[in-house]
Amino acid sequence: MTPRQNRNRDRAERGIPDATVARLPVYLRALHGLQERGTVTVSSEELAAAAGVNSAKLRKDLSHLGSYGTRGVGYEVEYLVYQISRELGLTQDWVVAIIGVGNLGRALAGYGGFASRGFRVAGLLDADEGIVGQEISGMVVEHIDRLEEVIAERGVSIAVLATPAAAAQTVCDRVVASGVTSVLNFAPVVLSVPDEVDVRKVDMSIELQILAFHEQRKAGGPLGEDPPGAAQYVETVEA
Amino acid sequence: MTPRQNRNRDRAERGIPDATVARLPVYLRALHGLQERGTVTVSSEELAAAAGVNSAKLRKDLSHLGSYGTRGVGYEVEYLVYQISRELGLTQDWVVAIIGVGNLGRALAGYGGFASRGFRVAGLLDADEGIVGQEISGMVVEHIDRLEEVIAERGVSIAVLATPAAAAQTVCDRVVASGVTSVLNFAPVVLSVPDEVDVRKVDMSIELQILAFHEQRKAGGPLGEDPPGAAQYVETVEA
DNA sequence: ATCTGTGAAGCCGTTCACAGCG
DNA sequence: CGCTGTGAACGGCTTCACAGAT
Repeated sequence: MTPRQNRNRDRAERGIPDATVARLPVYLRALHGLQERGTVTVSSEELAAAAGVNSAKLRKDLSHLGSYGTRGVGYEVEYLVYQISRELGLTQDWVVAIIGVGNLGRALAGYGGFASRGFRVAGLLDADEGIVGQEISGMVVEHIDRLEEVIAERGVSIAVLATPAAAAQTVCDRVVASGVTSVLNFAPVVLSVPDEVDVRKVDMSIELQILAFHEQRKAGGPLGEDPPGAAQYVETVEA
Repeated sequence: MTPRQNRNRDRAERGIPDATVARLPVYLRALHGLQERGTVTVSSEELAAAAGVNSAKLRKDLSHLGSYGTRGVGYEVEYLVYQISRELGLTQDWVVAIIGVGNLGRALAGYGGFASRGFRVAGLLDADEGIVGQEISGMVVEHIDRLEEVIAERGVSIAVLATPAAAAQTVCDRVVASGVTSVLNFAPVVLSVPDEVDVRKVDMSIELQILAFHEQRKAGGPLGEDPPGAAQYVETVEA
């Protein structure tokens, strides 16, 4: 009996740690790279290096999915791709709508990595009459008024928000009211949603600020200088 | 003696937890929102709600910066904005170069939240002759050949990579060789860099896959069906 | 009385080191 | 012998609950 015949019988009973789930897509990408180069089998050490983690973490992560490796040998690339894809739900199609078709929305609509792995963009919507009707990446931009119809008719299950900050919460409320329970938010706001809705945020400005913090520590070191403007907070104490 | 006069004397001696640093920009944004509405003082409960965290976490986070609140009252918005900004290094300017001016690079170049908080885009570079010379958001796109010059002459300290995946590592090597130690990577690859270089990654495809995982759990529940394609892994065992 | 600042406890994730299997 | 899978130790982050300040 080969390990394959165990299939998902001996898989962990629900509950893969969030930290692990967040890394599975990275492993998957590394595996696809190996696959393209024709690699058939890979050790935890090699795959971990390709994914930028250490091998103990990789093995622990994979152990949450099941026993898909062979001791003394490693993991079969194709098989592991399949197992991770299945665990992530990528063996089925996910229908995505992009709301907000400015520069960012356009970039997202044209992003190849989208369609390639089970994510199908089924709608581009915007509030701007000048943008509605334009063809972007082979799709015609529709008016935001049709949001609820589009979600219902096309079975959208993931909404990507690329609207201005001011519009994001309103649009979010509407997609949630239409039954969407997964939102990817590019607008620089904290969205409030019911518990059952998952929101993930992509925020370049936050990432830059985190980099600035570390950069400051490297460059400034024990400089200790007050930055310009600090004086205000000494002098205006009783103002 | 007011708390202000303590200034940074009693601040934590180096070492703010990473998890805290990652949230400071969120607090900062929430505070700016309050500031615009004219709020002078805010409690940990209110600010936490605006930032989407619980109040104990907020207070613990802020306690790593110093004692900037007033017991029985709360935090003074303007003062806290200043302290967090200073901690993050936003009271100084950071010079940014955007490398790769496709759809995404364009979106980034036009992003307002960039310039507004101490990040100055000092260069747009691309390898495509058709793009070089174009004016984007008031800047002329330069050829990637000039990368090293641009970094050195303009004092670039943060590189934003918006290139195709295949080019990212090469470009990264070049910016690192030019002395850049902070990289914000939008390309879907794991970059390898020396230890002293900080890399942060923004990857929509990964975020979507994480959403898909959770969405699958909600919808599929204890469905247990094998997805299409699964049969292959039973039938081809000895193939 | 109110709300901050913080020890202490608990939880989660990472790393170690080796048992177990091929 | 080689490499996976995993219990156990460790370290960091979150949460609790209350002492302390105004």
